[in-house]
Amino acid sequence: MEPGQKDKNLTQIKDVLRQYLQEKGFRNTPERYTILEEIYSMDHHFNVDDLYLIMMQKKYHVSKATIYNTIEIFLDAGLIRKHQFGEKTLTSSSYEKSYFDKQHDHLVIYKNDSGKEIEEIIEFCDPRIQGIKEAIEEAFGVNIDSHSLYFYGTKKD
Amino acid sequence: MEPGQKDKNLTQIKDVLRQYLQEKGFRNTPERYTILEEIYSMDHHFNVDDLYLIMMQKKYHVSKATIYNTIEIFLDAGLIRKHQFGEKTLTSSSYEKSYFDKQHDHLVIYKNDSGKEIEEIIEFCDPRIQGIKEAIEEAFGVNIDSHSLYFYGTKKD
DNA sequence: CTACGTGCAAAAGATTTGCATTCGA
DNA sequence: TCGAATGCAAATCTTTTGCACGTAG
Repeated sequence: MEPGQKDKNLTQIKDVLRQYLQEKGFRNTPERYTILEEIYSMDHHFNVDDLYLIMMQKKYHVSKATIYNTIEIFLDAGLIRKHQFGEKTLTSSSYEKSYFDKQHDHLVIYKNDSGKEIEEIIEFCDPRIQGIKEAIEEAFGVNIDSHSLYFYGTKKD
Repeated sequence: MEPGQKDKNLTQIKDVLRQYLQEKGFRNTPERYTILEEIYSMDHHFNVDDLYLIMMQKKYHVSKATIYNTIEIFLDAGLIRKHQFGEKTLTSSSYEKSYFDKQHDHLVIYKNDSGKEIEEIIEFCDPRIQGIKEAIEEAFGVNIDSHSLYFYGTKKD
């Protein structure tokens, strides 16, 4: 990425939010922009508690209720995606920024075959999923807005 | 299905449980067989509360703690599968019997595009997912034990 | 007999809600 | 100004845990 690209992206993504809020008639609160900025400065998946703690550390005071609130808006705006990693154990929802990324799916690698401890999460993109999607739309007469695909496994050896 | 097939299946699935419990050194409690029987008599997805209520109605007294406990065993034994339908709203985990079924995936149809109310869940099976799975195993050096694929959309028109 | 499994109730963890206060338009 | 957003705490909901008791092996 070129120098200064991050700032440019940030400006752009804030404009996307601004436009969305305007369309919906929602308010431009500073919290919404601060949370957006924080999310787009992260390179990993996060959950609400992660985000809350990070913002506390940086002395941005935002309540969890507001974070949940804001996340719902961002989901609807398509600015983030939601995930439920952790197939067998109960885990909180994870999120990730989505605006500049192409849609991708996830390979969840467990530490062992108990399926309870996650070692790593790898992102991938396989175009064949599009073919399946179109077949399903055709077969059932639906419009598919999104999909989620997870593979669960362990390291070979 | 031929007459009497259901009873035959039930006998068979109980044997699978019996063998699993024996291998693991777990006990043959009546609760485990009763819950298994109940699950395998259902044709739909269910959550813990559904199952609890159904069993209460039938006067089989089983505590929720035991149901959660038992479900974990059944998951490990491969007798049931777990799902998290409801992409945007928080929902309890759903389960379904899995022993006689081939692995299948799900199309979640929403009532509208808010993504909060589920109208219907359709099962499907597309062999192309196997190709993707093998490509991922190859590419990342992993053994994939399972996958989950959901499409989310709305009825066309 | 002697753990293991169960039932019950309490606890834990994530998310939602109610309400008083703040603040953007 | 004034209704929408926020912060805080309490409530809710699902799942887990602790402990006393029952029972399979």
